[in-house]
Amino acid sequence: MRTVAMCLSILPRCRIHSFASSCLENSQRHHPGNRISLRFLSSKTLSSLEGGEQKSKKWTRKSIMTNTEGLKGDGASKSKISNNIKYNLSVETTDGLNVEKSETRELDIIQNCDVQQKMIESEELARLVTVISFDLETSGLNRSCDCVIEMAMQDLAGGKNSTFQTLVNPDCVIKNSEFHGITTDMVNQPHVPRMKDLIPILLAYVKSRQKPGGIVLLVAHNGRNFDVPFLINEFNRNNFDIPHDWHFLDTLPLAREVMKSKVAELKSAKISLSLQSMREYYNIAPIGSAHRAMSDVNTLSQVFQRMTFDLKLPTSGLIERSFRQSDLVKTAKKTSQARPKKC
DNA sequence: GGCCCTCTTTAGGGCCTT
Repeated sequence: MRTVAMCLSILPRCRIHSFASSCLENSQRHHPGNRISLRFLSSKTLSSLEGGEQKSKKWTRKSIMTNTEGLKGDGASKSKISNNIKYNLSVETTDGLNVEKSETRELDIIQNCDVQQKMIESEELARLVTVISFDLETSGLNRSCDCVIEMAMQDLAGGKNSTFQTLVNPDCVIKNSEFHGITTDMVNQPHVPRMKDLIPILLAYVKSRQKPGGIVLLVAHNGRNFDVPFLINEFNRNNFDIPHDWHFLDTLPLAREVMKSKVAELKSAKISLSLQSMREYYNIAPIGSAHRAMSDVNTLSQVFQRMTFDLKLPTSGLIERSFRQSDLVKTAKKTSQARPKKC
């Protein structure tokens, strides 16, 4: 059996478990012959693995330590070296001055090691995660009654066939055409697919962009409350399941975070966090008509990359902020019990 | 609907998505 202890120390445990489960399931699917287990090592466990108890009890750390075994490439070896340095420096001294100096030096090196470790983590995670921005145009705002009428996706990695765009025939009259310009006549055409026909194509597109054994991170503005519930509803209506390795990220909280830190002088003022406002804030030129799916996806892709740069968010930070279908289902159950929905 | 903010928390208004 091959043991893989992954570098995920900065992720909350629930996210670690969720992400690790995805990776494990994917790895087993792609490499059925291999037996792989994931273990998260505490400092105590790692200490015992390294050959006994720590001699110094003066300094203790409760952070989750990581170790990397059996992974190919430079990243794995660097990770292990970093951990060794950390432990070798935990030496007890009796001279107060020396303690202070040693501690400072140790902290400096530990901080450097942590930065290195985070970079390695980010690189390894980036190899596993496919980031796809997406946007839906719908026949209204009610996720229970309204339907998706247009969909667009864009793999941020770019390359050939990195975008996906289509109108969707909802088999109903579109009453909000003034908002997006999509009319009933436009979607009521033989060549426009219905959602039940589109979902397999959508799944195939995402699969084609997915890295072997990796996960997909689908990004949308206000996705938690709009696009993702709409998408889930469409899948449910047509008896499809959202793939277990799909994670979702809402850029609205990121926009709030950016504006909080960048526009301190306007904290008390009303700041718009809409996608178009964020586009203007970053001086990104509009491409196509706003409120059409592909145009909004183009905008979102650029805004998203600018925001992650501003917030210094590595891939691990994105995973930390992501959510899955099951997270929304739990919330929806609570809500529906409290207030029955009406169309 | 969920989240955030404030003249709040025993609440209410506004934003964001179409």
